[in-house]
Amino acid sequence: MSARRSTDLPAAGAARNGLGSERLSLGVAARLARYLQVLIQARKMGRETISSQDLASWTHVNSTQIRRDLSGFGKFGKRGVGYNVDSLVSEIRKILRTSGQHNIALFGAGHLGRAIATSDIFADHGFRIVSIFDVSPKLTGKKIGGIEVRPLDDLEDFVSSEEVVVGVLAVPADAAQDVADRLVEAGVRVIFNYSEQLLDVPPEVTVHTSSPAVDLLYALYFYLA
Amino acid sequence: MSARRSTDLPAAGAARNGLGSERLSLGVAARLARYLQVLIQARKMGRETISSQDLASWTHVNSTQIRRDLSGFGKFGKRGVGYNVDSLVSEIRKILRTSGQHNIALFGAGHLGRAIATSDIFADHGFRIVSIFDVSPKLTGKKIGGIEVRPLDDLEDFVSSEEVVVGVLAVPADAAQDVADRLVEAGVRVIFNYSEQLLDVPPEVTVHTSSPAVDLLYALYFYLA
DNA sequence: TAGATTGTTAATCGATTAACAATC
DNA sequence: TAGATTGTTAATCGATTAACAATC
Repeated sequence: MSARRSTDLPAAGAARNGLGSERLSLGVAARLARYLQVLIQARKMGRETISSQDLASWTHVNSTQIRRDLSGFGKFGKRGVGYNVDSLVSEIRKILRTSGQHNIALFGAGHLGRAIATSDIFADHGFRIVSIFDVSPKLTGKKIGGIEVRPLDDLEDFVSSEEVVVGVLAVPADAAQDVADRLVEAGVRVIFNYSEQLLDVPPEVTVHTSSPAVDLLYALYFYLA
Repeated sequence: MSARRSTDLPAAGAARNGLGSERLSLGVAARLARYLQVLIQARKMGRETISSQDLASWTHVNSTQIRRDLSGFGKFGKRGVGYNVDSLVSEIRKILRTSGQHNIALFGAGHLGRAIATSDIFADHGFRIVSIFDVSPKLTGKKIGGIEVRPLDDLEDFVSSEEVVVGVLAVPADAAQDVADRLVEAGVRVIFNYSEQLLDVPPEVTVHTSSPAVDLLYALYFYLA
């Protein structure tokens, strides 16, 4: 799945994972995002440094692997002390290229949409919800969590004028494919799907389907087994 | 992380993954849960059979790996045809030991709690939400999605009398640790955390922290890179 | 039959981990 | 200094995949 270069890097000496050199593997990218989540919470709790052992206990990733993942990009830690929380946050953001702001459009102003709009979980990670779209004319012009609700018809104009890179679907399953089609048509390439609907999209579009029940099945297996 | 037996199975002949023989690896369990999600949706859409290639395109898991994952437990497919959707659903449920009903207690009746209570995403996978707990006395006795709201004080009695195996936290971050402590004390061993709070629990308790923004960071990397 | 798709092998590649010297 | 923790090596283990015979 990961496209590898045909010319291998020298076996020794050169950084294996220097920024810009190669695309991160799926596993590394997922783990870095996970570390970031913990670091941001740790910072909120007033922690200034954190050891790979601490990170391991929160993320359930082996501490050696954490050090290995990080050391591929630089020497971020201090021996005998650990990692500075603030600087590690910004280093990982650089690696994941999510230092900047990214604009999100949210679809659906039901309970789930409202929960997302009023949470700061996206804001904490540099995502800005720039608009909520809903089919109900009653909601048009209202604000939810400080964000204006617009009619679905404004989708195309809004996406291009506001540089929306991600569409988040919190609509009923039977409306999801239609919104997805319009987002793809409008040029959005990353869709976050909170509905159960399996979305049919062209290969260049990334769909992430959120599946709490699936995660739960999986967690429960290790409890029952 | 996975505990391996010291006595290895014979190299050839015997089923490598027979039911009850060994615990599934983390990866296999996660993928099986993923296949199940797609199969259940496919069934809703009226599909009767599905090929490993179809499953691959929905799950982004290599089709060879899907066949390999499944064939470790039996010969579920028909060459030239594919897998029967219905029977594959029940086979995977058997493997994941989630054929039965499992009782869930939901905490928090805000927007997120209501979204969860009124969705059928948990019900589709054999989870039954038996109660919603909320601090607000105004909500006590009301019903949301057909489920009764109870005061937090009823937690301990309810969890033991109703055999609750999973606690789902849709409460504000500053209330999450307290609810988690009480759940652990009451004997619940699987906690699903929708708050941002990092939960401190004993090692025998499994916490799954849902992190939409983290998943998004990760999806976005592959778009930006 | 001809086409499709499974089940399985064999080879490769990457992830994981224990261990420890370096050093804060 | 003594204790702690990083960065890195070297070895192992498991995941992944291409390929294809079996067979529906």
